[in-house]
Amino acid sequence: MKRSSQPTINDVARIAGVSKKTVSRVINQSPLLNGDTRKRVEEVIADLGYVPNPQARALALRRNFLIGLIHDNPNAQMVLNVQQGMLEVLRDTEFELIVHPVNRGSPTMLADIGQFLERQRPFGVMILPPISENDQLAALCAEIGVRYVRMGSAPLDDAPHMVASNDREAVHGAIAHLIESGHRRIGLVLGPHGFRSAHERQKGYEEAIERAGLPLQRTLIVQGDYKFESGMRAAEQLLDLAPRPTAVFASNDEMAAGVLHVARQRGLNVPQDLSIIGFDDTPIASHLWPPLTTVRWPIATMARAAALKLLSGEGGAHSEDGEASLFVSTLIRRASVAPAAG
Amino acid sequence: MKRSSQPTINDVARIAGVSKKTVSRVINQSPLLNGDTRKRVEEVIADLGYVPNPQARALALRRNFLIGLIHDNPNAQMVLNVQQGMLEVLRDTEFELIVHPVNRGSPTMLADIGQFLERQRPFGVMILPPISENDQLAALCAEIGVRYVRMGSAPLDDAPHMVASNDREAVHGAIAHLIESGHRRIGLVLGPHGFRSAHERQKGYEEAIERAGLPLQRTLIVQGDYKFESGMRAAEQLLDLAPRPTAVFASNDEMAAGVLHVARQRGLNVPQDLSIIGFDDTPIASHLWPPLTTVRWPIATMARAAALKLLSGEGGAHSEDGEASLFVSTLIRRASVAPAAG
DNA sequence: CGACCGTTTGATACCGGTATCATAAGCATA
DNA sequence: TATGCTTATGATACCGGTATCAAACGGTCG
Repeated sequence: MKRSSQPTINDVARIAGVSKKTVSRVINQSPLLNGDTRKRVEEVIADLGYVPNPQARALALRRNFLIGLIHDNPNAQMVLNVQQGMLEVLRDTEFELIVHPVNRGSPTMLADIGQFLERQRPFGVMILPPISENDQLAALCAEIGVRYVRMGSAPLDDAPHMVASNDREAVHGAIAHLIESGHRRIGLVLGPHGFRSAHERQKGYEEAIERAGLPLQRTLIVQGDYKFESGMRAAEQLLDLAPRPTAVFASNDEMAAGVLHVARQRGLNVPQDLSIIGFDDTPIASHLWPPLTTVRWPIATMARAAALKLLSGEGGAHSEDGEASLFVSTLIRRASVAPAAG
Repeated sequence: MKRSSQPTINDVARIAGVSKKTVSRVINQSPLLNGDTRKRVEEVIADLGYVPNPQARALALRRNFLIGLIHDNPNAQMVLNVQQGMLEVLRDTEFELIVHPVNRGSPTMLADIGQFLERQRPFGVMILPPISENDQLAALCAEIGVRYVRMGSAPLDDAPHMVASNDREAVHGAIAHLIESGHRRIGLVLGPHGFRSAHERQKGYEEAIERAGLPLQRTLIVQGDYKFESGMRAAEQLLDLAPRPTAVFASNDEMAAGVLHVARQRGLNVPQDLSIIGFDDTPIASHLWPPLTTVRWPIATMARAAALKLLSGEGGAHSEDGEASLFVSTLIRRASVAPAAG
């Protein structure tokens, strides 16, 4: 049975014998309404199965109820966790989430996003790393007048709009854990150049090494790009060194999986011959053999916080005040770390 | 510099010295327009940076330009691939994608979705497995009058609205591959009860076994639920059998990873002692050691097809005609299969 | 020259809500 | 009874687009 067309506020008004405005008052829970009238209108609404038209509402109110999610993120799990976290917050509101992935590296990327923002004029947008590090994008949001929140690995220079984790400290802790276990030659697989998260993780490594009084050896630090294959290439380079590192920290789980992969190929036992730590705590980390010690950052929690920040009006397009929300990542100890041999 | 408010069609009309309707004609590329007028209006539009308000448009046209994506899917990679595929199609249109994950098992799930559909009245929705198998949901879409497309493992009984893969044949092929490699005792880890995909994959297994003239042994078939841990439990059961199966087909990669995990724990070599095949070709499949032989189904392609089907008006809410779009899954041979020993 | 025709444009109503402001009703007070 | 105040409701305009239909215009033809 198809209802040929939805009832409108006019139908409700006519049937209930009141004006549109009164119905509007009922919908919006205006306090200055006679109880009887309200009840009568509510009955008619329930009767007809009336649902207000969000487009009309948006037009009249000169604002809409869309929250955008902009990302160029290759990590599916992370994107989905973010969506989940945001939707938990949006669920009981009238807001809807509209996703807008973009092509990293496309020369028209900013223009594309600009078009999206101009067209939809979303109430606010959430921007995921790595594109959240792009200051031009933030400027664009401000210019167009769309409130925004950036998720990242550090507060950048835009604290009012940041929801950030403390990658640096977390990595510091992870490396310290390796050092406590007796490791002295610890390889580092970097994230891609130009990524703040990669930078933060590197700093965490360097701080931990220095604080322990160990030498910072360039040969132990290898470039990667957050992808599995780059983890493999990095591992080949690291495991060719003599003496070999006894542990490797990879800047994300995927690369850590690549390192593990190569270690396997070479007949090394993990963790006896080589300890490995990753970052992100994606599902792959717990599914690998051995299960991967890694750093978990509270993505869903951060996403919820970001959504709340957007809705609460903090992080308005131009606000200069407000603090970054900071979240703590924690080391998840599994079976890929053992005391250093010898 | 924030533009305090966006120019409207009235501003354009006033400045260009024409009526609203003429501007509207320019926007909608109406053919019956004088070239000069068009040019003049276009200049003003460019000048002001005018962008039509989608809400007002939606209201006037009594339709909107939203495509919903409904899913209760735990597989992040798959959801993201679908989003990507759909957005490729939507990119050059005026449609926007709005995602609506739901909680599988929540008793209010259908009501939630109904509310979503009533409120937003999206132009169309795409429904992912496993919830795409829910006929009540399809009926709900039809009742509300929202066109829909269901993605699934078989055409179900709703061909006009289906975009389906051929899981049964694909699994048949995978098992045949094992049999050709000399395997005779092949374990099967089922997907969760009540899932069409699980059913189809089981049928594919059974057909292949029977066609090869092998006996169908109940003990070789173990229940799973598509999660890693259930793969582990299933593997424990299977590897306790005497004689042990020499190969296992798991109904998805995650469970295959669980099987591999347990095989490792027991000191079995994969693939020498045990061959394993998964299903889905998620990234984990290629990252495991050894890389997993698995079945790849063309998710992004299917998603594109589904989006086109929605936009093209096929699969209207009540259409009885139209064919299911069928897509071929293929076996990706990696290193987790070896000839049966002995 | 006037009737007729096709092309181009505009006046106005309308989509389904909300905001403004006026008005009606109820009641206390003078 | 008249006055003023509060509370409940409605008439109307408006948000920014599109649709309908009429009108203006220029040219052709009898």
